[in-house]
Amino acid sequence: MTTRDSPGIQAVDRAFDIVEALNELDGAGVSELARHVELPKSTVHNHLDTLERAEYVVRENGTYRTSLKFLQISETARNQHALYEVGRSEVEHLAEKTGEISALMTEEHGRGVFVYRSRGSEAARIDTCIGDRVPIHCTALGKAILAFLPDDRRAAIIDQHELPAVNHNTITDRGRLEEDLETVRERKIAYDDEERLNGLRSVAAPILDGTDSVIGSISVAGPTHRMKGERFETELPETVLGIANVIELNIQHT
Amino acid sequence: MTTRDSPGIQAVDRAFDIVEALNELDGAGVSELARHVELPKSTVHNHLDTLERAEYVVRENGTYRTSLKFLQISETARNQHALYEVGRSEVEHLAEKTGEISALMTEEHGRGVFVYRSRGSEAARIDTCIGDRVPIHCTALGKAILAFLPDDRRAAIIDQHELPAVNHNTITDRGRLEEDLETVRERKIAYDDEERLNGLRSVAAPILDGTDSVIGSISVAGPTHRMKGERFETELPETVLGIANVIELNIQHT
DNA sequence: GAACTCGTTCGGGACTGTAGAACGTTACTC
DNA sequence: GAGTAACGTTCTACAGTCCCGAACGAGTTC
Repeated sequence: MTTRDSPGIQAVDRAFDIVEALNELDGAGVSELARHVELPKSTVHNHLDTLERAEYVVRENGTYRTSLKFLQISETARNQHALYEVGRSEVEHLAEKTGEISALMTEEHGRGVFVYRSRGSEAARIDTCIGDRVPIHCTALGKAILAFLPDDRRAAIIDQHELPAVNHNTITDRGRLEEDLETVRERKIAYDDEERLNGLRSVAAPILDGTDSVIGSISVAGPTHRMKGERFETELPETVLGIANVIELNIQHT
Repeated sequence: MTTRDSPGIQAVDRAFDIVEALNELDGAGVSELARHVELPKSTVHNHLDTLERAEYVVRENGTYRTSLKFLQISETARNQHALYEVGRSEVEHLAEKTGEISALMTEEHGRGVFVYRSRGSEAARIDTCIGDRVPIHCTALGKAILAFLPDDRRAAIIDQHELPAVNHNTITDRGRLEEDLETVRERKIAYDDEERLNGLRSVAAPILDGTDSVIGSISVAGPTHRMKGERFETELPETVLGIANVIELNIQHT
């Protein structure tokens, strides 16, 4: 559910509200939807009709659900990202090599978006999904990006989203976050010590393009009991950094 | 680009036209977009503003592009499909086992949609992408679905889309197609003999749910010179059929 | 510095999306 | 099997809003 403060085109906002509701409800009928988005049945019906004609929604024996046309849109959108194009295979490589979960993140509207993910043989089962949008300050991936954004941009993002506590270890103090980001800039490595999920630690590195601006980040994540000591402090960071460099090089040659 | 014949909600149709154009153009500015969708700049601007606020569009130094929020939508939409949930790993399995390309298809609005795809070690490079929507009569995957749809449904689809020639081998005659589908029903196997792409042959099997209605299909595809003789006639069909059965069983136990 | 672009803002008028009531069906309940 | 409730859908009229053209400020290019 998107929170919209100032008004845009009403009909468009409503259409997307309906799409999102449809997704949340795992498909629904007109009346159920109407209750959920708090609009008259007829209005919802009208929207569903247009969405169905445009093939963004499918009607199956009386209930509506979002169609896979969104898959088409998102695939072409994602393929346009250099980060995904060259990073994808490296994420798989990293997951295989470490046996853990590896992921790719980029920033949109001040939040971290999981662009891709791959699971190694030992990978923890609980994790977020591709496409998920999370507060950017509570993951290694997010902090790797945040640290290398222009100062004004970073400030704007923190101003807008603030630093909500996602977990007991989440950094909620602006000063402490800046300190942390300073060391991220020095080492080109960011850590997440159970700042988003209990029992999950991760290591991430930023990915910079030819002009030294961040386009995303890459990480390895695993259960705390495996992510410690030498492995957590030096081994994994070196591996991640190496792969980040490979991606950076490949991006400049395309 | 979607062709819309009868009018729905104008603003919604236009919003999606803009999203699609944005995707086609790989990101664009207001003026360029306005020219492309043939609308006044101010109208396009108004839409982009709304879409940006709703986070479906991202503005980056003066140009707009579709955001990865579509990825979030499409991932949850896809995860709702039983076909994808249980079929995904089997497609990977099939691709690995045969060394070729394996794919999953479902039907929406009378067209075939590629839901997932995996490439084996020998896999042909040229292929369609996940999310692509193709005429349903010109692929093995599509014919496997078509053959097992209820008669009225199949007739409606063919009436609506007709049988355009996609390639020199495409079946364009209704009678011939029905004959073909009859043998598909008998064997539970559909073939594509370069009916969509030159040099590409494939074998597909339908996937039925507990009530014997088709929810999709699975295939193996490869270059004609490898897809022939015993392998094409019996070996691959048996493998595909076996895996289709595994998927069907798993679907009924969830 | 003129003459192009570009993105953006603004306001009034035409149109259209909205909402509520009403219809026909289906699915329950008693 | 009548009665009731919920469903999806259709219709109409009015209020509201989306749309467009014109105008503005900011960059570029010649």
